[in-house]
Amino acid sequence: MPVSTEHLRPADRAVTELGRRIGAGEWPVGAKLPGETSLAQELGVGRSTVREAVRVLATRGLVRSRQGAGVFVVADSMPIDVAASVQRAGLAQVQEVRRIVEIDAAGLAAERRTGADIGRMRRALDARHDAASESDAAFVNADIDFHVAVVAAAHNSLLSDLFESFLPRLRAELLVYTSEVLVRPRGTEPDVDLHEALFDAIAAGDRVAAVSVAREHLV
Amino acid sequence: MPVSTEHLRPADRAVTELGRRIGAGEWPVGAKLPGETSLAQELGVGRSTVREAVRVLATRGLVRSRQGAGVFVVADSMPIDVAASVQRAGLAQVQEVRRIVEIDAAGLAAERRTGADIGRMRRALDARHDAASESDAAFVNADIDFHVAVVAAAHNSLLSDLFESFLPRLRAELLVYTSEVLVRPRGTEPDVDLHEALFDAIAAGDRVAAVSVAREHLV
DNA sequence: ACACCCAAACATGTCTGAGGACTGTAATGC
DNA sequence: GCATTACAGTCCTCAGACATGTTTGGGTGT
Repeated sequence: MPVSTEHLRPADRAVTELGRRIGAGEWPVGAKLPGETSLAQELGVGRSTVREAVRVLATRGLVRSRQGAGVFVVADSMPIDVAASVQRAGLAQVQEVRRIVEIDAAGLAAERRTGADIGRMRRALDARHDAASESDAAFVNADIDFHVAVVAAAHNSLLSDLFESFLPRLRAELLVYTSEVLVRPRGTEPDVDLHEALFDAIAAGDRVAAVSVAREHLV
Repeated sequence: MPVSTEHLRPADRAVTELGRRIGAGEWPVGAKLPGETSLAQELGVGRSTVREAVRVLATRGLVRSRQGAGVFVVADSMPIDVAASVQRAGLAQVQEVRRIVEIDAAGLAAERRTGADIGRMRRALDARHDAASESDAAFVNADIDFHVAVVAAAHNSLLSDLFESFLPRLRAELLVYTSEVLVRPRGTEPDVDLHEALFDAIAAGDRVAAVSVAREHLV
């Protein structure tokens, strides 16, 4: 069953609809799409909206537009772009997946961490402590460095890449949270106990404790 | 010497220029770009041209625009390509991540599944049963359809996209396993009990049971 | 003094109309 | 027959107006 597109804005609807039709073979590779005005009427949106949709599809590599000639299909499908999905997804969804990834990563890290991993996490925690007196952006970066180190200690490159694909969104979110919700005063270091507990559990190789702390941490 | 942008059209110039400034740190991650009208005047182009440029950057994952609020920088460089990472990663790593995703997805599905989700999963299971007498490829596809339906019932589009980005790899692996390791005779339907148990747990809304069955299933 | 409400200001989203720039094709002139 | 020209089709850009969503700050009631 296709995903409902009723609630999407016209531009996103147009992107979805055109992408679907191209994938369905309505316009095979090499074919020319109808003109902007025709598409606008057909999709029930304005011409500028069609233009934005076509530009998105061109950026994704599905079509190519040539001024004066038309818009031509150059591919009928594209691999799922997880990075784009991260952008598109709601904040709650990103948080949820991040939580899933990081909790399990903490458990794996407790089983697989090497001496080098422990050293990297320790240094990241120390840097986080030093960054407490810095700006919120610097502190958030130091905090993220630690979490990246934890996931890296799970020794699963796919898991690490997944986590790092969340980082842009995560960084923006954490920055807003730290500066606007938490209103962190300079010199303070939020959640230091939880971070130390997570480090201790992983360093000790205690999988159950690591998962437990991570689960508590990420609520 | 930087590439000349004199000959580019306004829209492409705007994309290049905005991307360059973001990469140069003029607007750090998390910052809000000036309004569309300001940018239009600053770049010497029309507002709709700025809009198309912003949409390209949003598609590339550099910015994210929120209606009424503004356009915000979410990354200062192109994000990681997860699809390539899936290809690059070892089979064990892909399996491990898939297991993490699907176990938690089963738990969420038990909490959030709608009547439509239950119907889709039921139909997928029936189709899996019917496909038992078909070729291994058809059976594997039917099996995957059920698992996709389970993840979809978690109602997290990012989670679904992640899972589906594993599918090409997963399909190839399952095919080899079914035909060469299991050597499934025509008409037999492996793991039917586990699949039914997973369906029952999710349909009943029993999160604990769903997670438990999924964990047992995916070893 | 505090919390709440709400209206105005602002920002992005969309539609429409107009004209410019480029392409491909048909008509024209030689 | 060939080169040139004219023209219609299409994308590209700009401008203005209105719609929709967010943020902010002042007023109000407690």
